This record gives sequence, structure tokens and C-alpha cells, in this order.
Amino acid sequence: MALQAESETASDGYPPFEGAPTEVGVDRAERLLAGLNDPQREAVRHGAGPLLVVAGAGSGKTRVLTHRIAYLLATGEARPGEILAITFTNRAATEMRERVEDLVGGSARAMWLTTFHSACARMLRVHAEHLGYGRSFTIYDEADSLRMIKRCANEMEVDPKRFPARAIRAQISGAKNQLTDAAAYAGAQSGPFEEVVAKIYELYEERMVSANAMDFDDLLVCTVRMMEQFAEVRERWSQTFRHVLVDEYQDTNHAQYRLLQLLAGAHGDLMVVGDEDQSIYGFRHADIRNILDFDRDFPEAAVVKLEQNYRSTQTILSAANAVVEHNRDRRPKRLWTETTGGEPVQLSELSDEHEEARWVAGEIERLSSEEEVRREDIAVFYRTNAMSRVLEDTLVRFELPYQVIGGTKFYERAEIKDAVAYLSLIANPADQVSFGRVVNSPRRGIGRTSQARLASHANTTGSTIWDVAGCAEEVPGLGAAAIKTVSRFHETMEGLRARAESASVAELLEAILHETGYLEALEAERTIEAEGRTENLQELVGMAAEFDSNRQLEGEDELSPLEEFLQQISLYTQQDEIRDESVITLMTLHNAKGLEYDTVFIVGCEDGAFPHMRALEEGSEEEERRLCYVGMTRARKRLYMTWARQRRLFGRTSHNFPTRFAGELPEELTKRHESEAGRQTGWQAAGQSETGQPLDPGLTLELRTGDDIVHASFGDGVVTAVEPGGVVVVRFAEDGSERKLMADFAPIRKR
DNA sequence: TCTTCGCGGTATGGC
DNA sequence: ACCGCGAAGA
Repeated sequence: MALQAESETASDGYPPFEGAPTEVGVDRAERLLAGLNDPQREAVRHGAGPLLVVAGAGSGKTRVLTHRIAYLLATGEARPGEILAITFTNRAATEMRERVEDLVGGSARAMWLTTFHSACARMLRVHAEHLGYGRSFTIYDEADSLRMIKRCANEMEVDPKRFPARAIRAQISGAKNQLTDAAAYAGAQSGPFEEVVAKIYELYEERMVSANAMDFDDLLVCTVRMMEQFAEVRERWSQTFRHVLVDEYQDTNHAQYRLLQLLAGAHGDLMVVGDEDQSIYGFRHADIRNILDFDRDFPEAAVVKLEQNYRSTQTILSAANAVVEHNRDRRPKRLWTETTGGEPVQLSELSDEHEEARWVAGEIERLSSEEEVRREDIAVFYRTNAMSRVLEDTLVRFELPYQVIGGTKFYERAEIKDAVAYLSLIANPADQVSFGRVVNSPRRGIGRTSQARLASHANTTGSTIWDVAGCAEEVPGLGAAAIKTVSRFHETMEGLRARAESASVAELLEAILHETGYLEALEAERTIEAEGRTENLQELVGMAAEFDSNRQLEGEDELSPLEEFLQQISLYTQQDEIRDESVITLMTLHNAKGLEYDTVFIVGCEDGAFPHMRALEEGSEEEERRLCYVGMTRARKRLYMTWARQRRLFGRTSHNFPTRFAGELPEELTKRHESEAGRQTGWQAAGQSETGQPLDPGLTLELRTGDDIVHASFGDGVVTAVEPGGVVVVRFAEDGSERKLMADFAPIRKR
């Protein structure tokens, strides 16, 4: 087991080769198969046609993907430029590239080893004109797109209270991922909300084209549309990419599915790797049916199952299996490993989030001193980012170094967004949202009203916001002072734009920060926060400089350096964060996918938090369970799950019961632990009344508004509301507090 | 017309 | 804890 797991990251030791079908190549092909188990080998050697690899957690799927790529080259079935391998995150793409390079050397450069979104962006740059876009379109992140939605809603005089922009955006995003365009959506509308969305959808599309901007969904949707409408474009790419490989197929949505059909439909050389038990992106419109129905969509598809796990102990695997087997949407599958036994899964009950954090920190200290566990082999996972706060505070007090992956992202900081917006505006003068972001930042006295006039003039005349700013005196209603400042701003930006032709990205960025007065305004603030912002901006300049120097080496001709830099950072999020060595890692469960650690803590294992209430309301209990499965299977040797009876979140205290998934752990694989403080307060385990007798779940299900109940700890109360997901709201007589309880689990009784 | 201040509502997950 | 909004002051 150790042998294979270790060699995964190491080079296989062969010199690089260029994939010609020579005798040496054949020899190499054989050697590529040497370290693989039978199903892995079958997947790597698979001939032409569709292939589904159902790869359980830790079964070596990246190994199969990379070895298959190398194998295709070694046998001469593919040349490097014919390979398109798609992952979901940049992190996964980077890892794949490194490992392919280890196997085949420099020829990996000619391959597209990338994410769906950046592959689409790259293809769209080439053909943007087909869809009415310019090739230097800006990519809007969620916040940018939300701003645009708000503008549209405002313009349409939609009441933001009745129809929140976020809800509208979500609805439009959902439609796009189903490849439903504005016209089709309008035709199918069925209520006041949908009517509003239909109107805004149409205007939004229009405004996005005028701003020469695409949101994340557009990248996929536009690529699909382009290939559907222009046969020559489709043929060009499907002929280029004779071999398409997709990682994490269970997370594809409908648009991505359609894209793969268009790309690989003709030749059918499509290999998808995935695991329905790890499908955790339903909220992003991922469709688990894609993987479950793959062999129906592609009747001639071969299916290979990888069930041997090279990561975890049998105890951890059995526990994870036991949990996920409660799901219905899955193929029968059981992970196994050659190593038997292992430490039991430890389930700990703590009184509140502080005690939980102290307990985790204490256990980490104990592991480091008694068992010589290294800190970099330890990770703590939580369901929501907000839970990292208390953990961080506690780790600081314990003087345990840690890093947080995700959370507040570098690129979401206001000053970074401002700087990037300046760059975007220079690359794409039509970009209304970026213009709106920077025109009054630093403060120039161009407020809401003036901005609205500029935007409205641009929309009515059909010219770009940049050109409107260039002749501000023509804008109706704009005051004399505003005309002056806008013109000055336009002049400054024109100068910077001219500079962009020759300057490097870092030079341009520095010039922007100085000449627009941005840095000056920050310095004038004389606060600690402003200092931090300045440092962040310096960091960004440093990143640009690094980009510039790397680029001179690589040299890609399709895009200008500025455009490429912008594309990179708009499609890049926290996963490329510098991974610190020798510290404990904190992250959300979603972020944990694809990673592994010797020791894993999953904190906040409480019903309502995990599974999350919102998820339960949406009917995604199975997805939450998969998330649990993903978290558990990250652990190599030791797995801890903790829950807190009380937790303060967003200023409210919730009273909790352990996650339902804990109840699905086999007793013989679990070790339960309850804190001292826990015993003092005398609470009972979930699902039991004050007498220790389990409550009849059927009884609690019948609760209605107005029912009088008795709670084991809070005493008498009255049901004030019954919510979806088995939740009841109870107002207690003793202190007048209102609490949400899980009817099936709370120690309550009808009176 | 712009800015600042205080209020209330809202709060999963991430390319 | 954060944002957007309205009111009030400059």
C-alpha cells in the first residue's frame, strides 16, 4: 500500500519522451502499466470509445488519468496537442500538470490540462466575435455580475425588497446552466417572480454584451452556443482534441455535459473519472445523473470500477461506507484496503464551540508530543467558513501554527478588486461594472447620481462607458463639476492606456496606483487597515511581476500579457494560495475534496449545521451525507468528529444534537467521548428523554403550531412554528426564549 | 450633489 | 460580522 501511495507523487524515473510509437515507446508503455492494479491497468489500456472510471475515494484516480495520458503518448495513439484533460479546480489542474510532466516531461506543455472555465475562456477568446463579443472580454465574478443585475433591476424599476437581486441572479444562473436562454425562459415563465426574472435576464444579457463581459456561467454557455451554431468552430476543436479526459465527472452540470458531447461526440474518445458518492456541488447545478447515467448516454461505454483504496485504514473506510450507504442515488460500491484494522473513529461531544476548539487543540498537542504526528499531516474541516473563527483564536492561544484555505479570498478584498478593475477597464473600455467600481475610488466626487447619468447615456446611445466619459459635456444633466472630474479621470486613464501597450503588467499596475491617486488616498487615511491594504496591493504588484517574468519564458501569443493576467486571476481563487509547510490546515469540507491527511478533525458535526439546515430544506440530505463521506475519506490514519451542544453563530445561540450521520457510524468502529463539562450540565444523548428512554419519533412528528410541549432541559414551551426539514420553533415559558429544535431528535414530549 | 452615520436585515458551499 | 439603505449634514 505504502509503495503505491508514495510513488504517486514521485516521478516514475523515466526520461521524458515525445510519444512516438517507437520500440522504446512500447517499452515505456509497458512500464507505465507496471505499478498499477488490475482495474487501473484496464482503464489505462482502454482502446477507443467512451470510458467511465468509477473511482472511489483514494483509489488512485489521478494516477489512472495521468498514466493514461502518458500511455496514449507512448503507444502513439495521441500526440500531446490532441489531449484535453479537464478538472474542476486550478489546484487539481496544476497537480495533474505536474504529475503528467513527471511522466512525459516537456511535451506536457502542448496539452490542455486545465479547468472547464479556463478551457472555455481560451476557446472563446479565439471566436468571441461569432457571438458579438470582443476578444478582450472581461470575466465577471459573482459580485460583479450581481452589480450588473442590480443595475438592470433598478433600470426596470423592480422592487429590490420583493425581488432580491441575489435571488434573481441565482435564477438566471440556474437557467443558464440548463442552457435556457432569455427568450426560452420568458416563454416558460409561470409566476410574478419568473416574469421579473425573464425581463431582467433579457436586459442583463444585452448589457453584458455591451459591456463586453461574461460571467462564469456565460463561459460555459457561450462556448456551447458557439459550437452549436458554428459547425466549423465545433469541428476545429473536436478535431484538435482527439482525446478528452474529465476528472470529477460527478460534478459536471448540464452545460458541461453538453460541451463534452459537442467536443467528443464525433470521435467518442471520452474518458470520464468520478465518484457519485463525492458529488457535492449540487448547489452549483452539478447533476449527479451525468455520472449515474453515463453508460446510458454512451451505450458503448466501458465501465471500470476502482474500489481498492490506498489511503485510509479499513476502519475509516468501513465507517465512511456505512454512512454513505444510507444514500439511494448511487451504484453499489465498497472501498477496501489491504491493511486491516486501525484506530476507531472518535466522536466527541463538547459543551460549546470554545470547548470544542480547545479540545481539538489539546488533542493536536497530545498527538504531536506523544505520537509524533507532524502538524502538516493534520487538517481540521468544517461545514461553513464562519466556524473557522473560534478555531483560529484557540490555535493562536495554544501557539499552534495553522493556515486557513479559502475563507476571505485575496481577490475579493476591496482594494484588490479595485486594482483589478482598473486593469480590466484598460483592457476592456466597455466594461461598465469596472468603470463604476473605479470612477469614484479614490473619492473624486462622482457619486451615484452622476454615475447613473453616465451609464444611462451609454445605454441609450449605445456607446461604451469609456467613450461617454471621454465627452462628458454631452451627457445630459451632468453638472459642471462632474464634467470636469470625469474628463480628468478619462484623461488620466487614457494616458495609462497608452502606457499599457509597452509596459509590463507590474509596471502598468504601479503606474495606475500612483497616477490615479489610489495609494495617496490610502496613505492619507493613516490607519492600520489602510496600511494592510497597501501591503495587499504591493503583494498584487509582486504577483504581476512574477507573472511578467514567467511569461517571458513561456510566451503565449493568443492574448496580450494584460489580458492573460486578468484571465488568470479572474478564474483563479484560493486554491493556488501558497501552501505552507509544517502547519495545521483549516478548510471547509468542500475545499477538502481531493486532499488527504494522516489526521482529520471534522468539527461542528451537529444537525442543522451539518447537515446544513438550508440544505435539508432544499432536500439535499444525500448531498450533505456525501460531503460527510468526502470529509471522512480524507483521513489516512485517524479520524475525529466533534459536536458542540451549544454554538453561537451570527450572534445567536443554538442548542444542538449530533449530526444524524454520527448515528450511522457502526458502534464497533466508533469511540465516543464526552467532555467533563458536558457531564456537569447533565444533558442526555440525543433522541432520549430526561428519563433516558428514547422518545417515540412518531409522536414528535405530529407537532403542530400551538401544541404545548415539555423539553428535557428547557421545561414547558409552546410550538410557534413548524418548518420544513422536521424543525419546530418552540417558545419556552421559563425564559421566554425561542429555539429551533429538530422534532425527531430533541428531547421533547407533548403535554 | 456627495459623504457619513446609524439602522435593520441577512447570513452554505465555490469556478 | 457584513452589506445596502435612508436620513442628515457639508
